[in-house]
Amino acid sequence: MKSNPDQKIITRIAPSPTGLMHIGTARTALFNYLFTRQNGGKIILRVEDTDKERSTPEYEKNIIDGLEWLGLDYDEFFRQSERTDLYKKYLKELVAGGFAYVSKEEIKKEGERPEVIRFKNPNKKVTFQDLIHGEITMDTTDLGDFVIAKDLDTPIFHLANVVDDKEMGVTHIIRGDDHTSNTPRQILILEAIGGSIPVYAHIPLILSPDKAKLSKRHGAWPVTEYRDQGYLKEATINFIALLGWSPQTTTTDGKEGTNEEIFSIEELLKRFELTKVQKKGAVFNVEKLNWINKEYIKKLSPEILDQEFSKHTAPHIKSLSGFKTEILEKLKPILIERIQTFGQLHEILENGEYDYFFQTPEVSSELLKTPEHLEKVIDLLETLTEDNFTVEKIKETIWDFATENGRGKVLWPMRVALTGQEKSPDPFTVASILGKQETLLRLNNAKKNNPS
RNA sequence: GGCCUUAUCGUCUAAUGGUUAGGACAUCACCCUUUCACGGUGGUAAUCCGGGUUCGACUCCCGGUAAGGUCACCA
Repeated sequence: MKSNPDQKIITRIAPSPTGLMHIGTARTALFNYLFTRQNGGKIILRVEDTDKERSTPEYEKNIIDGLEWLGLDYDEFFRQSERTDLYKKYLKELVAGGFAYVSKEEIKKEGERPEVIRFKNPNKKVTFQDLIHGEITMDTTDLGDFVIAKDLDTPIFHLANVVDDKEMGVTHIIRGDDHTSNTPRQILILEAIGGSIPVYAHIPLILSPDKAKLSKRHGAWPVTEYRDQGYLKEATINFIALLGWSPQTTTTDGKEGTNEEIFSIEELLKRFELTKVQKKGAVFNVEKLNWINKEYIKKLSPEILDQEFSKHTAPHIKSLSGFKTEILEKLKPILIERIQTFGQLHEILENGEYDYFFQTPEVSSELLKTPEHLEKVIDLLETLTEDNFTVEKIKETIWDFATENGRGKVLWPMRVALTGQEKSPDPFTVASILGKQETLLRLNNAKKNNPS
């Protein structure tokens, strides 16, 4: 388990740029990051782009952007497509040494070649240590002589991956569980090229609510999409860390269990234990992510909060008729209280839920129910100056009257007159945001149209 | 189907032979409140099944079952 003290830990994140970076890749990267930084090791980002047909620079950029957003830095960067000479050298040696051979093939699919390079399988049982699962043994016999390169210049995954792990001195391979069954054949290659066997840690996959492998259909967005949807990076990190890992119980009696849920990256660095990662796949639960994100929103500094708020409201300003900056500014705390992600700001602004703050609403007589108290409310509010038109003052002015005559009977028509809605923030708040002039205008309108 | 892996509330998990099986999200109820949201309090809810081992199994062993991964000239 513990590695050689004199041997520096070297890990790698090895994504292939054949699609947008998904949340599973992010979690694998996080676990690599946490484990390596805890041990003062070195992290390598290695772009595995040996599949020329499917790899693109755009996907590579997306992965790099995602890592950068999350703050998962690395020490070295490599691109496999730039290392073909190295793979070629190993391939030649393998063939020369009798570990691999050029094989004549029957072409079954379009694009297949008449000759490929296959690894000569010694057909034996391979056992390796896995930090999460323990010892795993597999018989490689049924693998046959598997393909390791299309030709001398075009290695495929297994070869390039293993050669690089050896060349880069990777000591710990932390990767997704989907690679578990690849491990024996990679060990076979590693033995053939004379590399030492690293320590493995296969972390379980992230599942969708129906327990299948997580896919886009289930709301599994690319990592950059979480960023764009207004999730905070701290919340995202926190959430994916908890997917499969939980902190060591701190209580001594074990009765309390652990009730800690919120972890900064610094705390994670202190507490994370790779060997405590769960063995089974974890279902991705957006609701919990949202809850965590909300917890982080609550803790946000006013500066960042303003920044995020502006960023996500700005696109709607021009399309909102009657828009006033002062009103949006006053609305801010109410909006913030309501959202779990900043992306929800877009929904609220788009569905017109709060349009009445900017435009005079239609008020239905029926909804007003008890308009007879409107007149007194107007009289009371008239006594307040424009400067005194605050939530506290308004409430103070109306409260006694409302209590005497039934709060519902007084406050309900007041809110409806101001908003035209059944649901809204409390009428004192609405009135203060609207200002004295607009409030009285709306109240008078409602009274005029609904004489009691 | 072969091989590998896994199995505690709906979900994420704690408890590594002795607990009334704990916490969190979600959910429900109540409180706060004119409504919504926020907040507060409380509740419902789990050890896959069958055999062992043991004074005693969530925990150890065996067998089922179920789920996931993998079996490419993808990674």
